[in-house]
Amino acid sequence: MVKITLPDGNIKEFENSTNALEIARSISEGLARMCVAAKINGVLSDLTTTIEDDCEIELLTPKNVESLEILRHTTAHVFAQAMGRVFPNAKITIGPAIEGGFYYDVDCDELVESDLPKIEAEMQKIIKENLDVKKSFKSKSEALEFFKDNEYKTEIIESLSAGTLSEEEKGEGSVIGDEFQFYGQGDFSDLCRGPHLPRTGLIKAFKLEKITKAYWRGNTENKQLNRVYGTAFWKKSELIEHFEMLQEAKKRDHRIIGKKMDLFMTHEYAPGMTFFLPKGFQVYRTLQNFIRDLYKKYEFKEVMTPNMFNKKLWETSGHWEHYKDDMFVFDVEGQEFSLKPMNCPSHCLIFKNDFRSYKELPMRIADFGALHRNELSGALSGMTRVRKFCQDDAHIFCTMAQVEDEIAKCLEFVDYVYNDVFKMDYEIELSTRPEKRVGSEEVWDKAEKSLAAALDKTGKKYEICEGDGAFYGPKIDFRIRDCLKRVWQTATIQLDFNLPDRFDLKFQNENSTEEQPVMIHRAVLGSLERFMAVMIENFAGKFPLWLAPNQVEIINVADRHQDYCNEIKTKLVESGFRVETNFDNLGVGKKIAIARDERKPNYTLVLGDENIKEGNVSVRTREVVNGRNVEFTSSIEEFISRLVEERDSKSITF
RNA sequence: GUUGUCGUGGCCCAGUGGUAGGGCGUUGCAUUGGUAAUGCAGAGGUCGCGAGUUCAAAUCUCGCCGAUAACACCA
Repeated sequence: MVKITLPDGNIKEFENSTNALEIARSISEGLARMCVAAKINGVLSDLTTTIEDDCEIELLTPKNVESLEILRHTTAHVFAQAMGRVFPNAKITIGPAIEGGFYYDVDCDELVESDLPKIEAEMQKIIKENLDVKKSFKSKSEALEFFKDNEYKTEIIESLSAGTLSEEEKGEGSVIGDEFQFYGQGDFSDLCRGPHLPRTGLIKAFKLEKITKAYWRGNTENKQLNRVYGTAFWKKSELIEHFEMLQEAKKRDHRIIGKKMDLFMTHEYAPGMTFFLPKGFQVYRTLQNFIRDLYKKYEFKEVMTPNMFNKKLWETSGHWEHYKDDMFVFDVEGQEFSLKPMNCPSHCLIFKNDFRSYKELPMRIADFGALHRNELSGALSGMTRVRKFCQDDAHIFCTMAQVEDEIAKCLEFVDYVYNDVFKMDYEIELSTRPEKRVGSEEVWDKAEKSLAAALDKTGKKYEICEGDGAFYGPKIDFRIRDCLKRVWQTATIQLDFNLPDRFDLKFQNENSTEEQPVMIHRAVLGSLERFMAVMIENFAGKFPLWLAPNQVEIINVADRHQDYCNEIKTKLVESGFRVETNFDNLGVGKKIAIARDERKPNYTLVLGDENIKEGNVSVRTREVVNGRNVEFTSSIEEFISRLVEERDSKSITF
C-alpha cells in the first residue's frame, strides 16, 4: 500500500506503485487533463514518475507558478528539436528555463536573427504534432554514443559522471546509479534532469526573442556560442502582455528619463563618468543629505579623505596585489599613485592616527569620497555601472562582541531607507566563507553566526550563498531591481578580518592589553549613482516631493498673468520649494503636456484671471482618478502647508 | 575584455555610391489663449575620428573612439 497525502490533508491509498497522473485521474479526468507536473515531497517531478513510497504530493496545473518554469524548459527542448530540423549540423549544448523565459546555447555559426521565424514555424509543427514527452535512460557508453558528434554534450556527460556540474548547469542532466536520464519527443532526445510537460501540445504561446553570444560554460577561453532567448506562457494574452510590459519598461530607462528631464549627461571624453546637471545634482545632493541626517541618529561621524594615494598604501591594504588592474595608476614625481577605488584603507589610517581605547568603540566613520574603478569598457552601463562614483560608505571598528549589535543597527538602517522611505523591495543574500580566505575557522564561525543571528532577528527572508563571501570576511548583500527586473547590488554589510591585520590596528581593552578590532564595511544606498538610476526607474522620473528637482511648475494663461505667477512663485520659494515657471507663448494644454511628459513637477499651478480675482491658486496634482488628474483650488497659504506636510513626511505619491 | 548592433543639427530619426533631409526643440514676428500640442519666417550639420577604395563616400573596406545588448568581470 502507498499512502498519498494531498495538500488539503486528504489521504489516498494505492496498491503497489502509482504516479501523479493516476492520482489526478482518481480525483477527476478533468484534473488529469489539466495537470502538467507534480511536486513529490516538495520536489518537482514528472506526472509519470513512479511513486512507491508514502509521500506528500501536490498536482501542478498552469495555475501554479512552478508550472511556468516547466513549460519554458519543455519549450526550450522543442526549440532544440526544431533547431536540429532546420540546421542539421547545429550542435545543441545547454538550455535552461530562466526568469522570464528560457535560452538555449547552440554551436551554429550560420544562425542569424532572421532565421528565428523559420525555427518558430518548425516548433509550431512539433507542438501541433502533440508528441508525448518521454523519459528514458542510457548507460554512459550509450549516452556517449548518442552524442558522439557533439563535443559539448560529451563534456556534460563526463562532468555529470564526475559530479562537477556547476550550480547553473544542474538542470542539464542527472545520473541515477550508472543511468543517464534522457527526455525526448518524437525523433528528439536530450540529456536532462527534467521535469517536463507530458505532451508538446500543451505549449500554447511562445516566442523566440533574440540571439546573443555566450561563452561555452561561461569561460572566456572557450568558444562563443549562439544563445537563443525565448519565452513561453500558458496563454497568448499573457505573452502579448509580457512584451507590452517590456515596451513600457523601456520608457522608464534612467538614461532616457535623465535626458528628457535634464538630470545628467555623459561625454565620450569621460566614459563611465556622469555629469550631473543642476536638476540631477539637486536629487543627488538631497539623497546624500538624507543619509547625512540619518548619520546623526545612527552616530556615524563623517570625514573627508584624499582621492589619490601612494602605491604604498595599496601594498599595505593588499589592493595592489589583488585589485591593481581595476585601479587608475599614474606617476607623481617618480612615485606610483592611484585614485582610490574604495575608502577602507584611508579609514584604517584614521583609526591608526591615535592611540585607541575600547571606550572609543564602536567607532563609526562615514565618507562620501569619490571612488574611481577602471571597469572594463564592456561592463559600463548608464549610471548603474560606472568608473567614477560615490558611496554612502562607512566603516565601523568594533570588538567581535559588538558585531552582532552593530550589524542589527545596520540592518535597521537599511530597512528604514528601502522599506519605510522608498517603498522598494529588496532581496537579501548572506555569503559565507569561500575556499580562499584569511582568518581562523573560529573567527569565521563567530562572524557567520553573528550575521545570521542579526538577520534572523529581523524576521526577513534571506538567501544563503555558500562560499560567496569575500576572502576577508562574510557579508550581507542587498539587491534591488531596475525597470527590466535586472538585479543590482546596492546596500552591503561586510565583515573584514584582513585590513585590521594588514594595518596592524589595535586598541587597548579593559585589561589594558592590546586587541585587534573587527572592521565592518557598510553602505546603505551603495553607489549613489546606481541607486539613483534604479530609483529613477522605480519612480519613472516622478520623484516624491522631498526629492523632486521641480516640485511646483507655474503656468500662466496669458502674458498679463505673469506678475501674479511670479508673486506666487516668490511665496513658494521663500517657503523653501523648488519652482519653475513656463511663460512660453503656448496654449495652456500644451504647457501642461510638457510639464507632465518632461519636467514632471509634483504640482502644476495654472494661473489666470479667475485666480487673480479670487486670490487663489488652481492646482493640478499627479494623482489620477478615472483617467483624470485630480485638481483643486486653494489659497496659497493652504497649498504651502500641504506641501510642507508632504515634504516632511517623505511620503511617496504617484 | 569578447561578439553583435549602432554613431547624421540640442533631442528623436529617415537617407545603400552622385548637390545633407523630416519631426520636436530653439530664435524672431503675429496671435493673449483656461487643461494633450496656434500660424508664418529664420538659425542651426566638415554625417564620431583617421586612413583607404573610387571620377565621386554619410553610404564600401580597415583601424581607433564612444554607446548599446549579451557573455565574462564586479578582490
